[in-house]
Amino acid sequence: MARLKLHNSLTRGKQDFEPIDPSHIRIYACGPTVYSYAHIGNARMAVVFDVLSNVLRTLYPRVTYVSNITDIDDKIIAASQKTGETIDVITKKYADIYNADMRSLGVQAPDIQPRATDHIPHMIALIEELIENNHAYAADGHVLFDVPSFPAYGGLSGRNRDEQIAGARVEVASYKKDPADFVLWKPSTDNEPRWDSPWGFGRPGWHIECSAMAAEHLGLPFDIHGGGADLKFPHHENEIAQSCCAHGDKEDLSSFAKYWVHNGFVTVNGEKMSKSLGNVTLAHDLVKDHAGETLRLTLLFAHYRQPLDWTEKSITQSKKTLDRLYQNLRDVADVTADDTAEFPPSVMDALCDDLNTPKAIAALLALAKEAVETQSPALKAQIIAAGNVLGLLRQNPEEWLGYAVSDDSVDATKIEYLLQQRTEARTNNDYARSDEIRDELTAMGIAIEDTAEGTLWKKI
RNA sequence: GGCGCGGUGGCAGAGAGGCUAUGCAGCGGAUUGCAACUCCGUGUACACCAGUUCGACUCUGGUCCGUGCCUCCA
Repeated sequence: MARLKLHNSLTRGKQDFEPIDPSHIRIYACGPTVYSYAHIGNARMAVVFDVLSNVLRTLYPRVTYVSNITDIDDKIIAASQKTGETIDVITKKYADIYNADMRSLGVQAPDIQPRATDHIPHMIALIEELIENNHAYAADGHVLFDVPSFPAYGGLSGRNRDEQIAGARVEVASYKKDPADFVLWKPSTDNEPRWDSPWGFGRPGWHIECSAMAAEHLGLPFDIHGGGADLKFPHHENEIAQSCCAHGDKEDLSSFAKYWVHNGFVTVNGEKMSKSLGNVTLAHDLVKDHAGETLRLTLLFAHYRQPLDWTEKSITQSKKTLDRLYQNLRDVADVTADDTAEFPPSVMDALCDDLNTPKAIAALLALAKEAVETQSPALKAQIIAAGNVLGLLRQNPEEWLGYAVSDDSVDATKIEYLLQQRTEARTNNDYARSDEIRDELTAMGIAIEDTAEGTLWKKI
């Protein structure tokens, strides 16, 4: 069986994946902060880690994939103040929309989807531990992580402290002992969300929730920690600092998570898509206009660490590629899949090579072509199995291609009538009439195919 | 300023020290009344300049260009 290799941000290289416990793989990916709709960049992360967890599941007997919802954050508070909706309403609304949109993209729900606000006691306990270990200090109702107490700080993002402080746009609050210190806990006013704590009523800082939830649901150290590339600094760097200083080895950054996997950005016109730039394309809008599977393939068409430029053209191409695959599947409709066939090695090799989805898709296309040529039961099963891991080809080919229409968006009776008229015209060599009918059908959004067994129609 | 990533055929996008993915589009052909569907065939592409090598698109150094991070960000 192929050996999984992953690019580990911690070591900046591709390396063999050596599980901490081969009988149980544990993976955590930073999920969304729910104050607005997810954009396609957020979706990329969800799709990438969905595929990664699928790959792990085919390789190992047990996998626990945790991806959180952050439902306490200053941006949520700001959204609440702006819209007048309560925090609970906002976070529930956008968490539900996020999950629904991701489901449309074929993303399976993570095994565990913890919410930050369900883990305040865990965070407080973690902070207390850091204070006890002299890695954090309370000041002015805040608790701050003492960065100089952790000399290994900066190892993930590869920056040393002296360099980054010079010229960095760090606002140094008066209560900070060191400019790089970051907030673990901060005071809340009466109209902000607040929890009682040893340091007064307040709320957690941005990074502590992931440290607390990962430890709670996976235990330390765990195998893989993931997220978008922009989380590397400061979010993941700070998670490592908190977790290593509280529970792990202060010399060993991998004592929190062994492998760090970061997906690249989705860009628009070559520029990063981000909420702050305002050039976002929302997953929620895209799923209205395109099949989720098409969007998913578009995201998988580039290697996960490469930037991906989001264009209508790329969506069209994915759609056509899926059409081809479904067409191939339709061409082996009469073949009974041989479910004892092994997972296709060419696809697995590609996926095991640092999740090379473009290569895996190419391998899948080759398999599909071969399956049609050979009408092989084993190949058919392999296509379906590969599709499943990629989260593709889960639909009925007839329906995908429009040969079977389950809704009443077309008038089948009328189409059949017109086709009958056309067949008659053709029999009489009345091709003018025949073409006229075809034009009429085209105008109705119906394409026709003349085959030896008669004329087929499909919705386009 | 510091750290990082990338420049591959018309487009998208893998890959690799010599065996030149894949998809889409284009072109030619088969099939068709004409189409559509399908099938077959078809493209000396690796930013630039040096170097290493028998041989580099792939390694090394430099140049140019693009882009990302440096406490809002997937």
